[in-house]
Amino acid sequence: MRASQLLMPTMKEDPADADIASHRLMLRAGLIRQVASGIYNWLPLGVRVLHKIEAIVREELHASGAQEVLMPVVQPATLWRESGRWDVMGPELARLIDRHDNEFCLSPTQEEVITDLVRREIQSYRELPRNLFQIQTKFRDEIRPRFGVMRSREFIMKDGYSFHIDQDSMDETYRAMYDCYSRILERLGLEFRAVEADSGNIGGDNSHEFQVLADSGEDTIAYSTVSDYAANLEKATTVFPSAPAAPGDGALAKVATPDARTIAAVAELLDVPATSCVKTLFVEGEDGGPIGLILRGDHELNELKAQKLPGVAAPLRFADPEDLRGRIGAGVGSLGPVGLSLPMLVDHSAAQCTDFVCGANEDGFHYTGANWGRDVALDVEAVVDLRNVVPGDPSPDGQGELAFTRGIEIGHIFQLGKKYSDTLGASVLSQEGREETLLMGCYGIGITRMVAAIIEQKHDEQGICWPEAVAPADVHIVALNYHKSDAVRAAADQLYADIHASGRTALLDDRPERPGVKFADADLIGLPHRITVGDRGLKNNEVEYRRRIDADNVSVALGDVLQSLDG
RNA sequence: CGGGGCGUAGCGCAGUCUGGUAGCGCACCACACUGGGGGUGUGGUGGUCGCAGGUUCAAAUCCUGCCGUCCCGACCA
Repeated sequence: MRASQLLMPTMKEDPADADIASHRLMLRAGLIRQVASGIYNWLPLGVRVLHKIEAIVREELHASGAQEVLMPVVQPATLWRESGRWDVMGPELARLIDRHDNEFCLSPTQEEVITDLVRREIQSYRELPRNLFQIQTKFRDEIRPRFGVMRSREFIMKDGYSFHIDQDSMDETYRAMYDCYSRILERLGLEFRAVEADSGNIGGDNSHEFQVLADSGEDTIAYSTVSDYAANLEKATTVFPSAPAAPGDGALAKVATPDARTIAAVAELLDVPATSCVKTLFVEGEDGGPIGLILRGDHELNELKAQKLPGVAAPLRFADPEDLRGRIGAGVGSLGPVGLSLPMLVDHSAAQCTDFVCGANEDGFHYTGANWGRDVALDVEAVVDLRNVVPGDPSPDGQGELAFTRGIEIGHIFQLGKKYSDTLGASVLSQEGREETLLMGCYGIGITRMVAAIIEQKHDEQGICWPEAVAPADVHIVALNYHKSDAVRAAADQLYADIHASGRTALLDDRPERPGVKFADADLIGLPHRITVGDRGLKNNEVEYRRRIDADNVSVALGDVLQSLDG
């Protein structure tokens, strides 16, 4: 690539709309340009990165026994109606109508189409398992696209689907995909964790996310400092005490707490730690009435855990404060379990509290010295896991403590069970001649998001620092005064040819720009190797070499510089 | 969808409160100088001020409506 010929519109200034490093650098380095909210053009340098990532993904998937297919972006509503998702998906599913008034959607994912394909083409257990994937454009009309291509509406995803006659086969492929994803991320040179995850609304049980570690990540990951336990915060658990604590010997007393409606305010007023307080939240129950969720004062409700509990409405909705006042006679901020006649669920940690502080169900009053059993009846079955874990909680496998880090979800693998094969009727004849519904797995990698995730992890003040595996080219030849100096032009052109002959790719900056501009762009674009060719060095038959991640140039004889690339 | 910004040249912004010739820096074009970390000078190109209505002698500026876009919360690769 010659910079003079390349559509490579670098920017000196930060675009006003880009907040996170990857978005900013992708715009500045000329990788992408925005077309509409969450919709982007990919320019030549960006496309080269995409292709490199795709090549690695393909290679590893093929090596793991998956086969590539290509399915349509535009899909008929009939299939989506059959699975039931036409009505479930809501406005995130972009819909359109053809000239014959038939309804279609832009595919956000492909379970329907792949299951349809398999139910038509696979009739026998002998043809199983099958593991099929594609790399293709998806469209999800996100409520709020953000962070450039990190959360865009149109994006490229590698999505794979596997089909099995039994759970053993499912487990085997799931494991193979787990290992495959790990290898892909290792080859990309990324720091990552595979974490236990909630399977969201796609359904199914067993599920792992592959999280690229980055402070700007949208997800919080809890991991054991000792073992390899790691889970998304929304899923992470800890070790639970086996039984509620024995009551303390404090006396139950009602105290005035005017204007103290938050745990922090109550704790300060009464001069007790938040860990000695209990907070009571009310959400809508399955029967329409409110249900109390009781947590230790310093803990956060985990909404995902809560909405999966029996008796709690999903999705989680907080109860109407006015309705609560009507039922209890007090407002939010003064509510508590003592004397409460509504159903409640108590978090394990809250159940361990003794002589605790809680709302008195009377505006402006709290109880102190409250105890489970003595002051509030506590059914063992009502003690559940309701909260987000916190750093320092014991790891649920009993090894070490939990610590937190942030991550970007770059891949997700699920076991879907029979959710789609059932509704769409994908089955085969088993060895015994019985009709068996297929088990299904699904596996995704966000290809376009991967580009952003890599940059989040690999950049500095000056620009991107591409890992070799995905860099848009290997070597940046900064040819100083190329347009004027015959010596520079000859040496740079020769170097360019030699690099390509050796199997690497180079970007030759042959533009009639000043040195400062070229150096700044080289840092910004971030190719792993840089060779500076200038008259000054050429006098001694030398050029300068610098790795992008190193601080300083070293002078190298022109004839030896190619060997530096291997070092 | 709720809350908060922003929309003036390719990019970054001023001008809007207080209506009166549409500006600055960078980029771009030409020429000259310069030539190892975004250089200097001279001269230029480029804008229906997001769109539509309204008020006014006069609207980037005031009013109404709409659109776009970004950020914060619920969804997800």
